[in-house]
Amino acid sequence: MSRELKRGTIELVLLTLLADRERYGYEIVSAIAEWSGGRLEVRDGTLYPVLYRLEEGGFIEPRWETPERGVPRKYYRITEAGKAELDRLAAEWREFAAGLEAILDRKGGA
Amino acid sequence: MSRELKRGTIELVLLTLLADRERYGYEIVSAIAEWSGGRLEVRDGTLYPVLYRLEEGGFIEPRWETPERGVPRKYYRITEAGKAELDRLAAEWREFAAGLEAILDRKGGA
DNA sequence: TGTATTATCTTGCAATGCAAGATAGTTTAC
DNA sequence: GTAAACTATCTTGCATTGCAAGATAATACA
Repeated sequence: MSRELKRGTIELVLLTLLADRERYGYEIVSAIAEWSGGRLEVRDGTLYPVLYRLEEGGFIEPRWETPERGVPRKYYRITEAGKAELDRLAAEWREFAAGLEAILDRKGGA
Repeated sequence: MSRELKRGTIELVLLTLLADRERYGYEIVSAIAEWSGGRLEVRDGTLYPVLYRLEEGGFIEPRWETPERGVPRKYYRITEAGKAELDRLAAEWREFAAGLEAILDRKGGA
């Protein structure tokens, strides 16, 4: 899948997944592939910087969990501001997708 | 509309418009707004570099027309390779949009 | 001991939309 | 006739961001 198409949509994807429930980064990578039916993939080198951006914006909050066995995990949960941002980004995406679909469907029809 | 969302879609938009009929750059700016129902806008500073990219790729071909009155216009028409590229980009977009919609629609449903 | 797996993090590159400005001919208003 | 507005193309440089590649570290398994 083209790298450029993903631009500006990863924050929307992350907020959607975190609105469902608390998750940690490594888990999100596989959740994106699963939720999208294998159509979308995001690498961890992409993911972590986006998580930091969302945290700086106050849209998500981290929480470390160190199990007795295993590598420590950093769980993120969405904030109220994050839910509002999610709504905003989802609406923006739908508006954009509708505009592009309108162009694709027209195909010289009028 | 977010700048980042447009990334990687402008070539698709241009090829779609040029598959309809021959057009010149300045005309395309308003055609995009019209075809998208006012949802999408592309500036001329964006447009021309994309046209050059498509020309270099052999997807469109230019033709100058100098009317007796008025500023010369550079018309572009799509090539056979351009039509194939259009099909490819449209399919890629639909796959991507379907993946994202699947995520948005799931919303923790399963 | 060595390899694989889980998990987080950083550096630097590549791609590209766009603001801003340049150029130039045409049309309209005063 | 001349100033302003419009049509039309083109260029420079910046900001954003996905990602490859690599680093680090703990655990599991052969």
